[in-house]
Amino acid sequence: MYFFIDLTCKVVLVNYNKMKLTIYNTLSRKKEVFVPLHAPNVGMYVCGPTVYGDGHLGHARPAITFDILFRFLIHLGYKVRYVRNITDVGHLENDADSGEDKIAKKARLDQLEPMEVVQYYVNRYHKAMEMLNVLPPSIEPHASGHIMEQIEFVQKILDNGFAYESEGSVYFDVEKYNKTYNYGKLSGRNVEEMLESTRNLDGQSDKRRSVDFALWKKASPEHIMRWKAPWSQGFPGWHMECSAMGTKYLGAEFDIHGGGMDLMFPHHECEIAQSTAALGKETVKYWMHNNMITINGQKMGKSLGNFITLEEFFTGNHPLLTQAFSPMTVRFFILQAQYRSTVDFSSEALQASEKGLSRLMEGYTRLLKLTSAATSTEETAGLREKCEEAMCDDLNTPIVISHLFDSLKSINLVSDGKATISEIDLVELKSVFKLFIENLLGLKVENESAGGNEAYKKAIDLLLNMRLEAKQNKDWATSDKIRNELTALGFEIKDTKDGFEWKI
RNA sequence: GGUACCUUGGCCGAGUGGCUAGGCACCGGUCUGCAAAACCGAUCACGGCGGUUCGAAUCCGCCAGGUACCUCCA
Repeated sequence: MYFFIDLTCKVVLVNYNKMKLTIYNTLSRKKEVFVPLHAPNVGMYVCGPTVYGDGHLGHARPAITFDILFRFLIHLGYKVRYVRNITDVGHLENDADSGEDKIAKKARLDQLEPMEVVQYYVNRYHKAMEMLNVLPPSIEPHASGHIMEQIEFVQKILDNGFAYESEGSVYFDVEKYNKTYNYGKLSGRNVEEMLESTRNLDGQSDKRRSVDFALWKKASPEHIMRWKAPWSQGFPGWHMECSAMGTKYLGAEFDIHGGGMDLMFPHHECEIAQSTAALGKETVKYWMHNNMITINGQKMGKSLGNFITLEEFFTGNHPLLTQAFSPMTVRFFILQAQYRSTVDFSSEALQASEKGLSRLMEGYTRLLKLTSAATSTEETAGLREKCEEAMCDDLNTPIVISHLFDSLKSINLVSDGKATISEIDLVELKSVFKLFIENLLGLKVENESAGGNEAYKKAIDLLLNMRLEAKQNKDWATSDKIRNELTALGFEIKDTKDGFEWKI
């Protein structure tokens, strides 16, 4: 047990001894105790978006999941370098040689410069992340800004004999690599079987085998995003950016690599192969993958066309949405499930989250106003430990939330005068709620009447004051008329002991 | 076809051998001129069949259903 002084100059008790973070490592398919390579420093790399379209609910999942991990690692006292990349080159429409770069295609369709497309969607992505209260990473490197590093990385793989050049392109030799190392260890794939089933090459490709993947591709004449390399004017393969940028900023070996489950193969598998082939050793210690968000039981994805963008959530402008949902509701919705489970989206589920979140935040606000008594009649001790234990168990945020809801009952009882709480318990409870709700889960009270101006608010107050007078005169007809009309306009009127409250 | 995973109450979603998470909805109550909101309380469960065990939602087997990856997808 230790004491320390927190930012608000209060003495806080923390039991560091019990805190042992365990995380599920996709490599071992087990939960493992997290031991950093170079404590107190922790290196973490997460695959960010390919910026050729608006972010959707699926993009929010890894961003929020690894935001929680980022926040928790900092809370545990680590010095974290969090790298989340922006893919703005090399991500092709498909694996065929004719596959068009996603950014370039969007630029062609919209008649824009590719970097104009990139900037536009990066800005929008940042805006959405900020609304979701996702902390910015320490470094956000662009693939297009690290072409030199990627060329050098390809050269290393060539020098080590695990790649070959063909018609100006460079491909990774999976079969050769697999003789020394294990291609498929992350996704559980068997190279022999893959070779068996794909041996019939059509002869159109420069690749020797279909399992081989591009490290560098020669640009076709119409391909506008191109750079000069020893092999050709071209561009790097999709998987190359993460190997090059990850090791550049976090070193040849680093702690955590995260991303969506759908990236496990081929993206992360290829990344492991590239880094191992170039550096001769495993780069990443813990691989973490968040599960998908589904819609009617099916994965929400661009290729399926069943995705809902974050902006559509925030505005409610989508046929499947019955209303707008605030960024915090979306965040809370995602945190109500453990990150390795699928979450099925529905308007009903979002509505449930919205109400639950609202109750939690109102309870938190109520807690801050509570006054203490001589003794506690409610048992509130142990909340910090229980929540920390849940976080340490592979970031089990739904359990953290359930503990907070349990304590909410005590808070409400005290607030109603049906129970009492001592000063020391109250200080602790406030501290724990602040820590978990604000700092770790990253939930914040949203400004309810954003955009409203003073005159408008005063007009509503005026109407409700007239209603109050009518009520005092027992003129129920008038008072109900005002209330009903305002309710019909979308206002929520609450009568309180001394007057009223309202919100939209 | 190959590989992996999943199936919990009206809905969402935790839980890896015994002590019925939690949220939302519904129901009952408190409060209120009546409501709303808020608060309190109660009910409802582990896909099917078999096995291991004193005891299984939890372990094993079979069956049924579903999803993901094997092209690009967070």
